[in-house]
Amino acid sequence: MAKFLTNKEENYSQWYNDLVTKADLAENSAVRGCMVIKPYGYAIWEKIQAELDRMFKATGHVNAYFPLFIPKSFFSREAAHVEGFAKECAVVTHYRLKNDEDGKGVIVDPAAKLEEELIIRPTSETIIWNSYKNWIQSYRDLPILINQWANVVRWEMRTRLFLRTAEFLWQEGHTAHATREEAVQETEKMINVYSDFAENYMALPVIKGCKSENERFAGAIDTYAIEALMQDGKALQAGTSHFLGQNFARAFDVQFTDKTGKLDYVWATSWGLSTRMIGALIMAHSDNKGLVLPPRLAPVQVVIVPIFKNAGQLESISEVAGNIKKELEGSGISVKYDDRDNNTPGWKFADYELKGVPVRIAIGPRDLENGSVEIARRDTLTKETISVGSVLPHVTSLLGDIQKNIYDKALQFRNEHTFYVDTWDEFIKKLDEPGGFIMAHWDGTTETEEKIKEETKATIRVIPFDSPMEAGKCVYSGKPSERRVLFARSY
RNA sequence: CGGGGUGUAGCGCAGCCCGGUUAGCGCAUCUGGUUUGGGACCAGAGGGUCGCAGGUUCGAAUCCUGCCACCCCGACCA
Repeated sequence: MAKFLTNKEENYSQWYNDLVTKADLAENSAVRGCMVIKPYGYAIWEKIQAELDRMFKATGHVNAYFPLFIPKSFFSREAAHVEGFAKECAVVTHYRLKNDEDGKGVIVDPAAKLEEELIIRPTSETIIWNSYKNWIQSYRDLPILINQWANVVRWEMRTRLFLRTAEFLWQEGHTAHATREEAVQETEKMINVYSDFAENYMALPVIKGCKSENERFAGAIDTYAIEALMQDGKALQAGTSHFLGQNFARAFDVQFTDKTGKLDYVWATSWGLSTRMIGALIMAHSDNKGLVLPPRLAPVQVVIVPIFKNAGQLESISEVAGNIKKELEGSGISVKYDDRDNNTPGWKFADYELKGVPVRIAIGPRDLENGSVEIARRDTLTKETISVGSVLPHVTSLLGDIQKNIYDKALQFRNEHTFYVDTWDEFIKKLDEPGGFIMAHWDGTTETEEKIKEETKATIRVIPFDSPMEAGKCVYSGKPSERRVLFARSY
């Protein structure tokens, strides 16, 4: 397993620090568990945003923005929803401060108490459906296919950078439909968009499936999720798509007149994907030298490092490098030319490996003479020398190779860590060593699910869509089961 | 909120058990020079209320008491 995952190795803090830190301002508990996303980490998020946004628009969605504050009364309209989130909400009770009378700083002005508290959104279903009420009268107003890029706050007891922070960035889609079928279709469509994104952009193989009742989103009829396996054998929920039925329409009284003139409640879906994905990239692909970014999400795809002894040499190299940069950029490849003279080439090599830049080109005096460049790939750490003229076709195909290779590696890892078990003994053994995904029969009861969780900390991640029907016996209770489900310890 | 651990320079740490020079090391920073094909080297410099408050003592980073913060493990969860 990569060193960084142990969290204690000397390099860990150094390179992780390039991406993110715990909030520097965390002098007190108010911002405990929040993160500052540093420029390089944010650049990765911007790539994720750009690709997802493109995919959302291609499937007919538009962006909008709703308020951060949700009146408490909105929040409590849907019973299951409030129960699911109540324990982790930040609540605004006042709107003003004043100078403390003893002259030491400021205090909350008791006169500025809000009549109704405001909840800082942990998710936006309630405030959005409160708006939809006014937007929808007829079937002609449907469907509404809206996405929002936003921050949300969930007051977690324990946080972990990127994977679980008190405040995180995400996108949340909220759609409204005239029929159940259409809403179900939307739910499926979006989980497919997510798995497409995970596999083709993040190079992260995922299992698509349905959550058990126990793990379902608070207020949903059905929750679909994609689950990925991290290098430490734990599962990570990478995206969710919920079929909300008419629950929120009922809670907010959103009815429409259908073609036959009959009144009915609107059907809803919601779906989300967060900055946790950056954590997924780190946990799934990194090695001992640092981050390994899939080319399609790398802020810098190619870095050019000159090797020079004096200004004259640098000038000649810069000319060659400049041409290569222009040529690659002309083909839509992002290139950084690092001609700083305050670090040695060796230092730069190590630094860009730490940052996960997929391709590195080194040009030195030797290359000038031979009309060549040295080209290195991050995923395999191998190097070769090619002619200047062949850089563009070479790099183009190399980026494709790397993207595929990172995915294949992750897939192979997952295959080697997926176990079909039929006995409780085996279940426990495989879960502990080596850990990973366990495909096992389950009797379908919440009771069994919870007992398994209690005894092993493993939960049902999903009931995979492609898990075939096959008669079997529950691995825990021995009662009959009709298909295998995916168990794992998770983040 | 329970169990464990840690607070010493921007970062990482040693020193504490057994109190006693001017609190030290690595990285980073700054200056000058030599370097540059895998994290360069030499010389010099700057940077500290030793988490906070009290106590013991001639003397406290070190011992005692209280408090605070952070980390790890649980309960909670995307």
